Amino acid sequence: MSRPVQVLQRAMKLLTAFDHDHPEMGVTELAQRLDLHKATVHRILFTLELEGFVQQNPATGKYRLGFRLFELGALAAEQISLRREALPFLEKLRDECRETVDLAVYDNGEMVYLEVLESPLPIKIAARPGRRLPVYCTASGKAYLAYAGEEDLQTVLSQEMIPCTPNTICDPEALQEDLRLTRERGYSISLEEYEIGIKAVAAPIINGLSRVEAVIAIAGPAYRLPPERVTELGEAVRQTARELSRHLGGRLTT
Amino acid sequence: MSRPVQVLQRAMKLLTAFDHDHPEMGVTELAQRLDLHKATVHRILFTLELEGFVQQNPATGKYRLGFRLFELGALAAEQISLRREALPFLEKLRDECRETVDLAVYDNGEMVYLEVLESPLPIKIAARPGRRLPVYCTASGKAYLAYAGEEDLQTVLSQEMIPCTPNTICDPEALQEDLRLTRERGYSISLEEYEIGIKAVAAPIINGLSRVEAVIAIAGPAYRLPPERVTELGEAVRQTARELSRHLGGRLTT
DNA sequence: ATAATGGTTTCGTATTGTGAAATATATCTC
DNA sequence: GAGATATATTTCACAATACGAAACCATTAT
Repeated sequence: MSRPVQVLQRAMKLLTAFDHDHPEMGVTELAQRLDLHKATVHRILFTLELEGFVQQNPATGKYRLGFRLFELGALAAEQISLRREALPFLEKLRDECRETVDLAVYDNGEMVYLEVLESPLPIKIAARPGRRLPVYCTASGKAYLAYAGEEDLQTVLSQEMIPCTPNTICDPEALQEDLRLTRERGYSISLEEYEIGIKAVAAPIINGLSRVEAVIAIAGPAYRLPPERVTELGEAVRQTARELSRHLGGRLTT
Repeated sequence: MSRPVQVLQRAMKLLTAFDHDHPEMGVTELAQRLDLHKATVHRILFTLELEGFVQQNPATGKYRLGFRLFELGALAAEQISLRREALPFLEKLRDECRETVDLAVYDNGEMVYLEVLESPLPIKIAARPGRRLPVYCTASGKAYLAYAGEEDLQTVLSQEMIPCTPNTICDPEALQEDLRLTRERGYSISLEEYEIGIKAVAAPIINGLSRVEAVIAIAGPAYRLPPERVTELGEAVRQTARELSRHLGGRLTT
């Protein structure tokens, strides 16, 4: 097997070092995070900037992701056929329940939002495509785990589950029981486990090979979601996920 | 000045070779487009794939943009503060006029959609963030040119304007006159110049340094936009662009 | 005024990326 | 089914590049 291009890997790791907690970083900070020499980091940034992949804030000297990545990301998003096919289902669900609806996939131990349709109400759960969230304490993550392969499940259970709120389920056995209940009712529930004030329900999209392709979730402010409303939304998201699964069942998507 | 990293530039040009007309390409095709050796292209693709920047379709052997670019693009989009600040204005305008509304910027001789809010009506103009469109025959482009610097204007006028429809204005003097009328009424008009069946109006967002930061456009199917409706929408987009310009005027955005 | 910190540049050289050539795989034609 | 064609993948000698140590520059803090 051929050897990967070292400086290319370094550059990609550099780009991936930016996240929404660190949208801007300087040469020295990036060098420290990536364990690279400042001269190397500077040379990579200089080249990325020439092609518009990063841009330097002249006032601070720090760098951020550039316009070319916005464009490539938009093109990459267009090609996620699951997103495209799911959109009408998400729109219908959002219009019916008037809460924030999202589509997420599992990736490297976390859930990543592929699409978010926010509630039309003034008070709503804000989320963004591309954002990552933990698996063990979110409705999306639990809907995934309940139907995931044993390997993904053991990966999560073998790692320390850090409490996000006092309601976070951190005991592996309690989580397994929660996942059993999820399978029983066909949708997961997160009651202020990931963030105080937010409740959510989610259901899996199963593809033609009986694998969890993605999950659909509904999230809302806790005060607007008494138990009977949670049940209603759970049934709605289960129904939508089932319809989308059926819609996708005839063909596999990437 | 330091010398850019050659293989990094090559990799970025490779990624930028993908567009919505060419979402998937193989090693040989990319080598031809980029004038690089197949072994070089293969090595770059192999490395990009390791980090998730591209993925190979096992069925066809061709490559497409990968999930990491989707994520980076989403993060890059989040940081375009103009997009964020403009969104409420775009939403209000779209809800009022019930046609597709978009925000675009000028980049390298073309307009690029930053944000698109599609009409809620069943028949609507579909557009996508990240897409590019010509300057001389779109409402967005003409709104930009009317207020752009002389350099951008001469760049466009000195290049051949290829007709997109029988209505495309290709004569430099006729275009200049059209731009004069645009400045006079405060918004541009494109009557099926870019695509048969589509009419659009657009107005510039002027920042605190009196430069055109972006443009807002409204686009709709021609049959739904008789002349008096075009005038209404023109006034509406002009008003929204002015409000946004004022909103942004106190601070420069990147 | 000096020190500390972060960004930028230089340049000798070790390491890497290159591409010519070969091999492997898949598809097409007869 | 054999041979031809096209594309993808791999190998390896070596030329060219990327590297990082050191120095320099600019800004901020003391």
